[in-house]
Amino acid sequence: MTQKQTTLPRHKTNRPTVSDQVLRKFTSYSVRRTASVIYADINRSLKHLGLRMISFSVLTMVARNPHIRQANLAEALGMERPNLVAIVNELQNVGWVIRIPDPTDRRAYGLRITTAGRNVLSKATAEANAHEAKVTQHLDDDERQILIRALKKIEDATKQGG
Amino acid sequence: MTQKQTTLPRHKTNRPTVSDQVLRKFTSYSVRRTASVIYADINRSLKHLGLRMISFSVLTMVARNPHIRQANLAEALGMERPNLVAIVNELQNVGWVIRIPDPTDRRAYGLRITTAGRNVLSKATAEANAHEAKVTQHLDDDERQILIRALKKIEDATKQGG
DNA sequence: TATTGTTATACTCTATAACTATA
DNA sequence: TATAGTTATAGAGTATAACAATA
Repeated sequence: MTQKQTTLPRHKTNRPTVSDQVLRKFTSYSVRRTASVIYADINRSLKHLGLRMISFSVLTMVARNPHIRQANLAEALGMERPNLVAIVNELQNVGWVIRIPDPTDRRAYGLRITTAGRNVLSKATAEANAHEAKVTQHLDDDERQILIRALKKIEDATKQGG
Repeated sequence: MTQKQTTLPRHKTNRPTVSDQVLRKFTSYSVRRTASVIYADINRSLKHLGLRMISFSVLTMVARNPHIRQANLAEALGMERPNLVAIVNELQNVGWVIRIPDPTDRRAYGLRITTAGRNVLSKATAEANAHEAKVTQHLDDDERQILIRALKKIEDATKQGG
């Protein structure tokens, strides 16, 4: 290699590289670091469709569970009921989801995806699959499986251990 | 087993269980779900010491890298410089970290941990280790290793693929 | 001209209390 | 008395622009 270093600005070569390796051993730290970058990235990938990860999740769940109630949906997604309202409003306003009054309980609504909703969901799912392939490109099948299962185990252990 | 179901309130048995299994296949979703519960939990574990995960991370990094600059520290922790200011202020106000003017650069400060800082850090590290043991209690050593490495690979792939 | 630390600011995400209408 | 959906609100966390002092 020719000595490329001399072409770098002095302040770049002078800045020491600091590693967070010690903190990476803590699952809480590692998971959080990864979550923050991957979350920003999936949101960028979905933005052109008018979706974020959370609204994509809601749309997916509604498509798979016709007439699901908001309270039930919020619980499944691990979020608080009040925070779901704005997201469902958003999806309803663009015509991808509708609130259908529950005939047996006048307090409740059943959520349903519309044809237009299925349309964007199809595109969004393709986008999410491509994103998944990109971010896990350096993992083999074993690693992917273990990762997903380990995350679930950690979540469950964290919840029960309170 | 005797039929315990009849003792449960009717609204509990009537509420259907909705699964997010389809979404769990997306790393972005799984990582995020786990991050949110584990992050809240580690913060609860550290609260009695007057620390959060972020301030614990800062304290750990300062202890391991005496005279580190804030810009360098922020970069290592994957956060923006302005957001580090309040945290360092916090740690300095309670006397766990001090800002020492850099003799060679009057714009900069070198961060150093104090004796009191080392004291809480020691307790906090024990707390973090106990927390780690708790949340990963159902993982074997292979799973733990693969998890941490996979998360780093994903983070790197996400960053570069931008 | 670029960098360090800083201020101000805004936007997202998350959590809680409390309301209404029903059950 | 409890639940479904909602409103309002407050607290974290995160990101960007811009400033003064200095390199």
